[in-house]
Amino acid sequence: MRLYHRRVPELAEVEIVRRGLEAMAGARIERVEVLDPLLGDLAVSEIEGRRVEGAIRHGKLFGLELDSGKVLAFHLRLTGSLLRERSPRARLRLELAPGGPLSLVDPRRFATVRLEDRAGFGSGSGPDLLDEGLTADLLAVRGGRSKRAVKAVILDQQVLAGVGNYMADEALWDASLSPMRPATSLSQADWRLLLSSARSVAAQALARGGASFSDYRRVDGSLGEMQEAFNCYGHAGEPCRRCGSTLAKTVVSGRGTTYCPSCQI
DNA sequence: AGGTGGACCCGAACGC
DNA sequence: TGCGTTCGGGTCCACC
Repeated sequence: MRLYHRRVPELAEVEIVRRGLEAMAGARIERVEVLDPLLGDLAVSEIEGRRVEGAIRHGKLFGLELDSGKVLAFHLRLTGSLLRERSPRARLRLELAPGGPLSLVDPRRFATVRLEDRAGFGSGSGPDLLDEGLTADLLAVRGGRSKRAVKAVILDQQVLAGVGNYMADEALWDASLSPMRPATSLSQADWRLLLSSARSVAAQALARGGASFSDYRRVDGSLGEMQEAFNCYGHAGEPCRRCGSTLAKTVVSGRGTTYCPSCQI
């Protein structure tokens, strides 16, 4: 199996990686090679020899739980991917037994790796989108008091963890909500709809991404499964699949944003 | 508080 | 063809 993705990893892509890592529970980390100084100081001696107990995820952060009580936590940022192979381009390589090599490949070198306490894992961000304890009422309380654009609010990892640019655009499209709406203007019903839409996008991405995930695809290969399911992201200038109006592209809170000016209100 | 813009990177896409 | 330029994207940080 190849832990692989071609797009900026958001919640679903990270969850797929986590599932792949879960299979390594019970393996021992025999060796750690830090090949890129940009990764900073990693306490290699606290990792080598430890046994992997499981794999966890919170938002876009995921990690290997070690038997020492620590978590080897990864954030893939823009271009990071984990490959179950010994890649010559790796920034970091682990050798697991059993399991073999695991390489962090990351052309733009933004990904981060840290060793942290289990209790601290994910504590820097809000509830995960898929956390069962996250209700629409709670989301409304956490995000609904802000005058910021609702897209900026759902992208804010402190408010809600896991949503990235494509999920935000797709969820807002699905909920027929304008990305520019001040979060304060959303009703309870709007928040319920938005949370449900975001979860639906995540579920669909998991299903589609899971399908493309186990196969190797060329980087310049044709469309992946999830991309085919996008209703607005990447479709600026095309007709809206709901109302037929032309999808517009703009910038909201510094992020490229595609939406339907007619039916997202 | 929140927005804005720069920084971090480098592959890809684009322009000439 | 080949060179140069621009852009993007998650997050943080400095600055209004």
